[in-house]
Amino acid sequence: MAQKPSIPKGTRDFNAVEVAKRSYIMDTIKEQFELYGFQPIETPSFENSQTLMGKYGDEGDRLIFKILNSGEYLKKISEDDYASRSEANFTPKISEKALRYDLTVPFARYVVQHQNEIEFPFKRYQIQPVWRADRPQKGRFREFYQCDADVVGSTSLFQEVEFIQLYDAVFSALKLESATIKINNRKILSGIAEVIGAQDKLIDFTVALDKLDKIGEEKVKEEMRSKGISEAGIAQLQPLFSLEGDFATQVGTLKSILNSSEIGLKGIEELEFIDGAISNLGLKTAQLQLDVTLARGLNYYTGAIFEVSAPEGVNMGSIGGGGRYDDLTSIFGKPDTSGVGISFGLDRIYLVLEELDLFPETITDATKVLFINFGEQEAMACLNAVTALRAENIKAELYPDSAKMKKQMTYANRRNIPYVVLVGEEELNSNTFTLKTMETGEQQELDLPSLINILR
RNA sequence: GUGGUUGUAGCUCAGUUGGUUAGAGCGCCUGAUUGUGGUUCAGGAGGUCGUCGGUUCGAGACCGAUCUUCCACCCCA
Repeated sequence: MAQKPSIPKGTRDFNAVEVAKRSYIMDTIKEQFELYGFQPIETPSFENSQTLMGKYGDEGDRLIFKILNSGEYLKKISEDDYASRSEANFTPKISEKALRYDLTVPFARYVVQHQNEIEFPFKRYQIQPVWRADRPQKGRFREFYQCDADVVGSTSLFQEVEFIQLYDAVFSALKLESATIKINNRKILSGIAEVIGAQDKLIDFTVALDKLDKIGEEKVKEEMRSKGISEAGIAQLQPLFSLEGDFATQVGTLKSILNSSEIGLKGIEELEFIDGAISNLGLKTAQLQLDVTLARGLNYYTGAIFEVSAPEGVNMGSIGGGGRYDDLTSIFGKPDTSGVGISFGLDRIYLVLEELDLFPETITDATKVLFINFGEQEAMACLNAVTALRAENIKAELYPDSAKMKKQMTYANRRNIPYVVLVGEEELNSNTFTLKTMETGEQQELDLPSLINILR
């Protein structure tokens, strides 16, 4: 065999069944998005590097796929630039475009660029692939789909409330019950950092805290020490490590820690509002859970932070995330525009539904009847019938070649086509159709109206 | 980017301390059956053992590099 062709690592081909299952998830999400009043937009696969670089932290920059310039780009590089061997310096000179890394930053760019055509508050959804130059592992790909819904131009906390309802609505529609929507607030994290005298180390602090349930209390403290957070500060965090109970109990503990922090108390107030509203409205199947250690997400979140974890027992990272960002559009020159949004990880939801066997059985809607081809004249008569069936919205096809009957029958069998129609010399003369039901093997001779009637 | 792991027929996998012509099941093709698939029977095709290099009289097996798979870390959906 010649050298086998292949696709880049972290990418996948999808067959017809996989496409059908993916469409099912996508259509479900889309339906709920629209039910909540979001309008679709799309943005290019690649953006100017400048738009993306520096928006996701150093780690993010590393994971952005850069596109090599066209033409004789090397001729424009100076000897000094070659000699410097510095990627930070060299890369921008040979690459001016990059594949999008998420949908939020391109959306911010879109909002700023089209601000005069947009009605605010602007509610948009976007379902498109994104690319990350990451090392693949379970549920982690280099090309994957995000399904985002965001609102910009409103600071109302009712948006947060509605997004929680939207998460609940989507997962309920997908029969993915008992999804846990974890919520936290960046202001609380800022408040805690302030209280322990580590305002300037907010990111290090939150990243360490985020690992609590994964690496445990001691290792978290260790990491905080190594990042230069004081022993006294860490001691003040002690109540956090044993935070338990329902929403109100946890909030009570937090209040006692944060009583000197204005911003922290503001965060608590926001949380209480959201929780109060959700309690009032109720959720169908999802659970809302306060998780103070939740710090995931990008540096641009300023208020609420959301993350949805897969149901217990399924080893999968988060299947959705989101939050409030007060300042995202200011990096593109439009200050004071608050936004909040959520994202669904299509590819991970797929894996979870697969693992829990939650896809509906009738997900593929394939051909219902295949006409066997006996020759030119017979095929012509078949095509007439096929056309009539299609006009009745019955999925029908004619085998294109007058191959051996065994071959044509095998073909129908393999494709799980439930009915086969035979039109040979005999049927041609009597203007009838022999309909065979594949499962039972039964056959009956019919005229066209009866055929349509049975197959409809 | 760091550490580990995987690769043998279309698929799932055997293959002994390195030793003739690399096997099985399933699938595929042909026929039994010229107007009947899914069952049965008979026969058949298909592999540069991921790739490149090395050690050896001899490599699917040992060593190195590289690609790929999966996993952990970093980070993240």
